[in-house]
Amino acid sequence: MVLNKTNIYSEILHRLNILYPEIKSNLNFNTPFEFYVAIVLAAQCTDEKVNTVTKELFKRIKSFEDLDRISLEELEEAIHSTGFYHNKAKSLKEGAKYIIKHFNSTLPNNFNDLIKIPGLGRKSSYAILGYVFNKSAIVVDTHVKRLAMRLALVKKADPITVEREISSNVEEKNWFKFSYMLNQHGRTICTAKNPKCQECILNDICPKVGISNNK
DNA sequence: CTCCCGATAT
DNA sequence: ATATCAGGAG
Repeated sequence: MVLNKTNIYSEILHRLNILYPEIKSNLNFNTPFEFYVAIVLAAQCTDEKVNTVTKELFKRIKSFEDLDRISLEELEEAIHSTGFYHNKAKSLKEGAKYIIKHFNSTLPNNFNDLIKIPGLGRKSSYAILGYVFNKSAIVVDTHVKRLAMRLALVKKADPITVEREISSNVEEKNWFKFSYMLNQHGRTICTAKNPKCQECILNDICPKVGISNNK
């Protein structure tokens, strides 16, 4: 099937909506604080692994003040299995300090403030906006980036390019849903390695069917 | 562009 | 044993 630019976005939106009708984070959390911790740990780590770590961690730390108080060593040990634990522990403690000092111990609900917090980049900031505050956000992680490339929505594998392309071709009310669905599809069907093109609902409109194994 | 790091699949 | 996965900072 050959589609013009507007139609490929609308086809993706409609077809993936059948598979992923509900937006539900793969990270377990009950409060904005918990999501903040989880999203920092989720950098370069699977959500499943993060969940096993936070299950125990959230019994011990329940606020930015708790995070500020816990010793670096204790925190590093608790999050060790998520990888990059020196960086993440440092980010969490510096981030907590920053939020206490500049945002009255409350996670901000706008991008410009979130991105200033140490340890939060674009992906994490937008994830907080979408999952915690139900605001419009385009969360470009490695899955979304990969699918945008395979579906030829972008020529450059750069997150900001992907954000721009989605924002100018999808209605704002669907931004978060669109990036969410690409993410879910990337985890399950359009995987980095050995994508399941045969069972893919988009295989007739995907330029990379059958020839993709990475990139 | 390099560094940071463990877990899992092969 | 080794390749692959998964973001942010400097």
